[in-house]
Amino acid sequence: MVKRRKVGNPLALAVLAWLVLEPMHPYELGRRLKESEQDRNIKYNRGSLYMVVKQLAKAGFIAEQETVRDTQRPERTVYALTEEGRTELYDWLSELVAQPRHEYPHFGVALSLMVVLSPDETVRLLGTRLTALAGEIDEIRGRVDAATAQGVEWVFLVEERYRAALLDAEHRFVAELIEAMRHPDYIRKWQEMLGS
Amino acid sequence: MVKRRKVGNPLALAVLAWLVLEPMHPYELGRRLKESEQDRNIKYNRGSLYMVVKQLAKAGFIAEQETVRDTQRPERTVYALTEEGRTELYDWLSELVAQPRHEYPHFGVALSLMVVLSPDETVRLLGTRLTALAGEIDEIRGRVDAATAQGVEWVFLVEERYRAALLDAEHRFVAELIEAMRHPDYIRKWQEMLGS
DNA sequence: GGGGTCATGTAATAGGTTACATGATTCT
DNA sequence: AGAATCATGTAACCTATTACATGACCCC
Repeated sequence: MVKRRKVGNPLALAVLAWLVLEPMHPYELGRRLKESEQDRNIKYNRGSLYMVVKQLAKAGFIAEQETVRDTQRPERTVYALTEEGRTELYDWLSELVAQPRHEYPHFGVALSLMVVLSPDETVRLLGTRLTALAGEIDEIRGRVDAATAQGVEWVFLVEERYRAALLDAEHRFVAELIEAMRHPDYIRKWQEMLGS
Repeated sequence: MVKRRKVGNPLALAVLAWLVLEPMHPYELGRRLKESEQDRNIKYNRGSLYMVVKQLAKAGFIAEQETVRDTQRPERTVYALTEEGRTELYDWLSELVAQPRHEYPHFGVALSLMVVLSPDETVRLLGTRLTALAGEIDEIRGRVDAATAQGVEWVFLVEERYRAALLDAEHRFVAELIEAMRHPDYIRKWQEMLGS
């Protein structure tokens, strides 16, 4: 049910979204992405940005509007959103909001292969993860509080709160996991498996 | 602090992990990946597999052991884990367990751009996500229960439980978000923002 | 014995990241 | 005036995915 997009990179969605406001040149797009810290949710690097912009132009979602050279800096090509682009933006964003997608979190990989490590080693490693997780959660909370104090509306912080919610859940999960693996039953089972 | 690996694709880690058991040819690796349903946690397709195997061989983590043709099927090249490969496996897997990595979940992208949608539309979309999430959670629970009934050890189900934990947290988050956006304050603020 | 599908792999293409290049401004 | 850093983009290089190819086995 997930539509195959002509341009699939999330960075492209951000480009469309920013161009709703006004036409811009790629560098400016990049600047705003970083300034608004959206690069925390969307993988950003300049190379990909220019690539994505080219793809969007080819797909007809944005169009070259003019090429200016106001100061003596390199020429900058200003792009504007097309009607198709606007449609694509709403369609894509709606899908992303409405339909959960299968994710491949790094820790999932780790968990699925964890059996190759010994139980006590695993417990040790999970311990350091646990404290790291606590640290990240704190950091996000701090970031959100600071922004709120600055008067930033909560809509602009909602993804950070989402992140915190996920990390929180993971923290609880890891804590429980550690408990379970400390139990002698687990160790015994593990040894039996190796024996067979 | 996250080490830059010679081969970074998680699929490669799975290959190393399976080769700990015994030497195998790529097709067999693929078969086991699917059979053990690890392709739910690790993106798998045959093309990538052969690529990754080549990369691992070049990096010296696995070595071509023999080329057999037992039945009249195409030749199969059997690979074995090298000492360096074993080291890399433990090192990499340990890192993955101990250190949380920054993730870019699809929904995070959606949330960070959500402002471009109208509040009531957003609430509607979030509603359908909510039910979809509930469905997925059920499906996973079912899957875990069925496997447990079959006598599968819980270590082999731990990633599914992780997945469920995350989805659960997201479910709660979305439910709260819907509540918040239904509140007239939010709508007013949103309209003010557009006005400015 | 002809039609599916299993087993196995390669090649073509598209997608993304890193590295490089270059003039402008700003700082000391 | 030289060093650092900003602004801007292109090109080279990897990585990953899709499409193609081909013989064997299995079913009716």
